[in-house]
Amino acid sequence: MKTFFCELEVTLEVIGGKWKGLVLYYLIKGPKRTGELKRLVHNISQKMLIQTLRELETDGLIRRKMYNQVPPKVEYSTTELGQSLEPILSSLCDWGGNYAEQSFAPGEIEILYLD
Amino acid sequence: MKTFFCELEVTLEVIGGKWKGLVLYYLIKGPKRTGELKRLVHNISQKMLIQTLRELETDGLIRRKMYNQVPPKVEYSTTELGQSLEPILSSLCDWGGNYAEQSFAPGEIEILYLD
DNA sequence: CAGTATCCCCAGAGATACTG
DNA sequence: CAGTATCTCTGGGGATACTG
Repeated sequence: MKTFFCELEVTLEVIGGKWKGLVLYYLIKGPKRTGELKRLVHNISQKMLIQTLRELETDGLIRRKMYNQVPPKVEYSTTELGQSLEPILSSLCDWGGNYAEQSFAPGEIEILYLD
Repeated sequence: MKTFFCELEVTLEVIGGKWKGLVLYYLIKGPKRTGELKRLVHNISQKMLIQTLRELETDGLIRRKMYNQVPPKVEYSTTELGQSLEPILSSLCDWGGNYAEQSFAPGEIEILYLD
């Protein structure tokens, strides 16, 4: 039996870590192919991308749709459960935007949007 | 100059990682002494607790108040900036609670509340 | 009690090459 | 294009001992 010491720990178990939040962030905006995600989630390696996707899929947050064709095509999308994180991730973004304005002088920080 | 590729990355830079969210979670409920935090944030080591507190302080999310007495007494509390994460952490908890109900059979998981 | 200083380890993550 | 398989390695993090 798995033991947690508050609900936040449960959440962090599912979307914590270095990449899960970011992958979800882009998938929540709409279905993406593997290559697109690789481009969007900057600096993620092939290995970590696939690994992250597998874990999110196992935990029921995303869905993997495979097209039987050559060359292969795979599309990832959020489940309802995954999509239910949209308001939270949205808030986290807003907070980060504010923080960037408040706590950095112009020129100390830049944000490059990829999508 | 630090470069980010979306606002979420900024947020994760500040409250990402293994412990920051949990430490904030408890501090948002009210000021705490070092020892209390050590007890509440289950399994955190002395080293990681102090390190986490220092980083949160540096980033302006918490405040450290030291009482000049023997034995030493130190109290940590949130700044306004830190407190502004309250609704988000709250949402993350709710989400985790729901997830625990939906995705685990009774007996597969337990949540022990420490405060 | 709060905090520092070390030593040490291993899982998470990077890099590269390969396959269907 | 999507994914697997290895190999490697770093630094996040754990354990312990010590100080004011």
